[in-house]
Amino acid sequence: MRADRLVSLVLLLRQRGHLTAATLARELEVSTRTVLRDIEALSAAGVPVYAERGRHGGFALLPGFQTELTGLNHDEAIALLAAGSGRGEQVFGLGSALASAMRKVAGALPESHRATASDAAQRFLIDPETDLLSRRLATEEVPATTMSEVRRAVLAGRKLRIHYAAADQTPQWRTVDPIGLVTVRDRGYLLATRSGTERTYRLSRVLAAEELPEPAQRPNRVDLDRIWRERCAQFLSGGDQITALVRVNPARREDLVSTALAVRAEDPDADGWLRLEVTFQDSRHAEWALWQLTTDAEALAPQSLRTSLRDSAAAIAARYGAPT
DNA sequence: AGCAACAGGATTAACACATC
DNA sequence: GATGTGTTAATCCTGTTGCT
Repeated sequence: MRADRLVSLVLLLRQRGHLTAATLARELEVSTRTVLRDIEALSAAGVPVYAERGRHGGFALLPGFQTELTGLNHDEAIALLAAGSGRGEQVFGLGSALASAMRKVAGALPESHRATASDAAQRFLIDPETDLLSRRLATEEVPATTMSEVRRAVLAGRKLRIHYAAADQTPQWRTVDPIGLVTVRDRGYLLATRSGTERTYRLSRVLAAEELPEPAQRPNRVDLDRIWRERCAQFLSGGDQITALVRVNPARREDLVSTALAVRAEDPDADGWLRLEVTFQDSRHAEWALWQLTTDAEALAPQSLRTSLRDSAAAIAARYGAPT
């Protein structure tokens, strides 16, 4: 534990140049006295750390002192920074370990690349809380060459030409201004603008991609998590989509979820069934999905959906009820 | 310009507590 | 008991500010 902290202390000083004992204590989550002891230990170990007393004082490393984190290339550093830039700090109680690791990764990069890598990392969002599609899908493969082209354009801030196959449409070439990349479980999305309009593209539907030399029109700083949440909310409330409150037999839950567009809430119901808030493409889609589940599901709301299902059932009963 | 008061920060010491 | 850490207090150093 202490050895880790000593390394973190050196890297903090290396990155930030000059820090007071109080600041170091806050960063390392120890008392200032412990920081002073650590400084003393580093000094005894030969690390050229020195103190400047008085106002504007603090601790610093002698210029030219270097630490090495070998075997880490630029792409690896970006990948690690991206992994640590999202909600990673909340995962498994490893917040301080992750923060320490991120300092080491950032510290390992050459001074000239550090800002670029940190800026690049904010263009990636890994496993946000919100998902566009809650249903489970098979892993979506994206050809390495396509992915590489998309990633390069996102990182370099250049326009991107993609051959995109939207659902039920003939694939078309489009030129977009990439903002960032988001992965959700097995799926990847490209957040971009096209002619100033916000767009979200499924990476698995990008058949080919080509980075263009022109710079993309995009803000210098982005909050990818916020943008993603906004687009999810927009998606879930848009078009002719309808959200139904459904009771379902747990044995058929996957069948329901696999046909739905999204599932927003899920709670156990009184008799062992599940109560789900499910979004469908439109009312016909909802009716079809619930029809497949026969008596293993019941739409509680909206009333129009219940009425449609009842009318369909009555029509079927009338058709087959009468003797031939 | 010179001086004193003040503020901010480092330094040192003593002691207590927790863990191994 | 050794080690690591936290708390408290006194002291020293240095830069800033205001006054003469």
